[in-house]
Amino acid sequence: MSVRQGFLALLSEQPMNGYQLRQEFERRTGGSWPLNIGQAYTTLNRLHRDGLVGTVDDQTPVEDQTSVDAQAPGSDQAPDGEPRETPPAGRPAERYHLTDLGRETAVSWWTTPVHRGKAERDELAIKVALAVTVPGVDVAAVVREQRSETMRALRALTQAKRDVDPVTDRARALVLDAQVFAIEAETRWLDHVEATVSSTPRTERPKRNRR
Amino acid sequence: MSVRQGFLALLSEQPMNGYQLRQEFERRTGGSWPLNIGQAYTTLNRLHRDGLVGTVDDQTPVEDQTSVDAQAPGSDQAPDGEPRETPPAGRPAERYHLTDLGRETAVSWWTTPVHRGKAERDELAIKVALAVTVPGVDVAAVVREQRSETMRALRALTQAKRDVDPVTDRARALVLDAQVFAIEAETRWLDHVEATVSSTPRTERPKRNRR
DNA sequence: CGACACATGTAACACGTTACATGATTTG
DNA sequence: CAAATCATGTAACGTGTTACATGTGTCG
Repeated sequence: MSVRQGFLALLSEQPMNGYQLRQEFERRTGGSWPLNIGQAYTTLNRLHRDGLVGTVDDQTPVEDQTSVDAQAPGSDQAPDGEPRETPPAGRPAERYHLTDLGRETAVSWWTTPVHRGKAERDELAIKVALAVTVPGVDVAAVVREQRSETMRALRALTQAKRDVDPVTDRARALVLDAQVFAIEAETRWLDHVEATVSSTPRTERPKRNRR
Repeated sequence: MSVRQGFLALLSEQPMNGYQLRQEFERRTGGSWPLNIGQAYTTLNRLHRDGLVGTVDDQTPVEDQTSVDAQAPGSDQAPDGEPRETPPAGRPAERYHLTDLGRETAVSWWTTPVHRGKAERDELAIKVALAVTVPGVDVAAVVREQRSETMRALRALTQAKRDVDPVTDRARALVLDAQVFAIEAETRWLDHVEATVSSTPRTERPKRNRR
């Protein structure tokens, strides 16, 4: 979902082509989200299909917004009425711009908070939670291994932060900070797990699966 | 990926059917990862396809099985020790068990740490990072909205923690703790962002005009 | 010339989500 | 009887990942 929204945000600044979108996306997120070039175009196609972006040779000019929904969101491979044939003389860059609907969507992204509290599918948490309930798993070892990995990540982050000028590249700096904060929290949680586990040896699971 | 690994972990404890797997998965992760019943079976099919799990009527074992199917043919599930309190309802349950390969995979999950540092695709971080670079976005407002959502989530969590006995349901308690730690980190980061943004008004992006 | 940046795309796949369809058995 | 629980699955779709195929323009 974030790539989609991110593209809309970038395009709200100025029209771009797929290549640039991918570049900007990676640059501003500090390389923390490497984006395969293929996906840039896939995402653009889907945005186009859904009527959120347009190119210069979209003959359905987006003047009237109510007519745009003629394009019902369908299967992935939208056969799209006109597969724009290659423009003459080489391959000039496509230029995608937001439609009215796209601009609306972008704005509403800014005003709607990211939903926390649901679907916090943190693989580490799941893993440890299962580890403490499945007999025969050395929870302490799992935590130990994870801790060294976490510290390794923290070192890499502080290293990366050194190469960023927080004034000219504030976005990248903030993303790195977010990761640092998250890793610190993870460390604290690992401490907490360790303390919990060492104090009370193991949860006695109710034997037999109840019906 | 986590559902897959989680199922392997659960099956390393004892053979189960899809229904039970889903139940146990949700129970032990504290309901923080609601799992649609359909996916339990989809995942099981994929595990089966990849040779990580098997059912009783798998005659075509994966390669050389080195005896593991030490399957007492007559007595299906050791009914002797089992106090079958309630006779099974509905269709006779399939019973999935780990193959050797599956057991291997499960074990290697415990010993391999969750990879941090790459692909920290945190939607919130991306969003804020883009917000500070795209002109016309009220970053402070975005942060403000997010903060109230975050606090709402924290309240919900503390409420949920009240209903959990950390002794009998340690896994659930740990998952909730992880979420609390993560949310606290998020709050701290939001503070940090607010401070950064208010001190230096806005990054002046290089008005790069690529062709 | 050959490497590299620019530029566009397709195909196949993995995982997760939602909705739907089916059926047996226990219990109110 | 009806509803809840137990139990199994399929279909369609969205997003993201990886790999591949193609072509131009520039610069050392």
